[in-house]
Amino acid sequence: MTTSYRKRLTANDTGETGGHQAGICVPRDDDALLSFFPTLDPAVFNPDAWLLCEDDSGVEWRMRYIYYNGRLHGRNTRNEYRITHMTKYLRRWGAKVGDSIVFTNKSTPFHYGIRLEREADSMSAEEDPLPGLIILRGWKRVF
DNA sequence: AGCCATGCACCG
DNA sequence: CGGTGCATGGCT
Repeated sequence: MTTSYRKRLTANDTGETGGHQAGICVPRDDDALLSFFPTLDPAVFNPDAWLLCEDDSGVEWRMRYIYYNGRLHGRNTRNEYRITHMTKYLRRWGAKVGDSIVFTNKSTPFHYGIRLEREADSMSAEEDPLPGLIILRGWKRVF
């Protein structure tokens, strides 16, 4: 039983805006999506976990899944999940704005399959057969 | 909520 | 010293 989630890449995600690639944002208001990724303890300040993501060519990339939660600890205003360490992978596959990165969970915890969907391909899957399954702007579950 | 941006540390 | 990522602030 596998599940996949897709995130459409923005200019900031690909580094085109000149940002230092702090990572893509993971919406925190979707329980299914949060349980899809490892649990990060809110009681811990800025907890993180390493994801082992295997791409289509069998190469495994380590990505950092982190919960910036300083707001919960009175340290700052942050309260959001992020996935960082994607720059090498994105460059390897020449990711562009509009392309999507797809995470598919494996049977082993912390292990995921990743795939880059070109804009043209993801477009066809853009019309959703089941309304209500769209997760916010960037993220969406795929079947 | 989500995307854009940056000062600094670290490391090759 | 340039690239990368951390942690955070800012803007919409």
